[in-house]
Amino acid sequence: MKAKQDFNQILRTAGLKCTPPRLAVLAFLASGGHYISAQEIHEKLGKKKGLDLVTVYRTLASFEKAGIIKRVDVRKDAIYYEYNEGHHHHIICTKCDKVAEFSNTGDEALIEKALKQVKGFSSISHHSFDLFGLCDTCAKK
Amino acid sequence: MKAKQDFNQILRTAGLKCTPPRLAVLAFLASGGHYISAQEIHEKLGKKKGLDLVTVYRTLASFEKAGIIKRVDVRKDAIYYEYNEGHHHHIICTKCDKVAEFSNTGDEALIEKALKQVKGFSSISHHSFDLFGLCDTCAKK
DNA sequence: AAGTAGTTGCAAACAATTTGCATTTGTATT
DNA sequence: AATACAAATGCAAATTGTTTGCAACTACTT
Repeated sequence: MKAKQDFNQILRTAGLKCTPPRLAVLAFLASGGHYISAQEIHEKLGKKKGLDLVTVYRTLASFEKAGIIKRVDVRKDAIYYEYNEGHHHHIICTKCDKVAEFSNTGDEALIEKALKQVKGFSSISHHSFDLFGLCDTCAKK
Repeated sequence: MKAKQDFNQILRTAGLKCTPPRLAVLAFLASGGHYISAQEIHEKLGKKKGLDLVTVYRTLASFEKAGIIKRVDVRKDAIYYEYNEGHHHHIICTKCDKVAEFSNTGDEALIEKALKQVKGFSSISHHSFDLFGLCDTCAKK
């Protein structure tokens, strides 16, 4: 668990003002672990604390631009984000939405390989590598 | 370029009736090359031929279920699809949306590696592996 | 040629996200 | 500590992408 100081620091460094909504959202994202949408954050934080959904949207947008969080390409109807620490990928069950994470796959090597194959691109800022299938539980049915 | 016969065949095989809207959309997708959204298809086909946007949505949904097209996880506000032939991936310019394709990266090996790392999953039906960065033209600016 | 299930178009409903604007609040400055 | 200003918030309303309900229509079977 991180100290309040750290969160203030993160926001300051990103050039964002330290406001209650932002600190709340940031602390939540940092502790949560899994990816989450604006509406879900509002569900969990907003209802009680009077935090507006619109503010959550704007907060997430500014966090993303600052690199504090990153978008996850899940195949859902909404935009999902996750706290940006430790590069990893997902395996997602297409039936029950269960998620497992993995990393250390050597995808950097693949990117090199890809760059050699195409012309017109020479640097990559980020990438997606997510797997979809049935989890063992759903596969049994 | 494919013959009309082929498209009829594809639809028949998928258990879908051969209707003008479907044939039009299918022919367009098969010739287009790049990924595209429902609204864009409607722009290009619907306006002139009186093809309804709703029909495009439904057509794409049925094509996806039949495996004729597949979803592409671009970071856009809409759902994008592409004709499902030849497994490949994308490099997308985050500024001008230019796209290059590549394949043959050996991502199957990565998937194997990933599956060993996680528990609870043992088969993968599809995956995303797309790169984002600036194309050379945009990088110069 | 007729029957039927599947398909289409139109209007309306929905859901996620964005925008406009007046009010409030951090934070730098005095 | 008080002030000033740009930035952030909340509320309402507008947008945008997608889905649903339903009556009319059409491809395909017999």
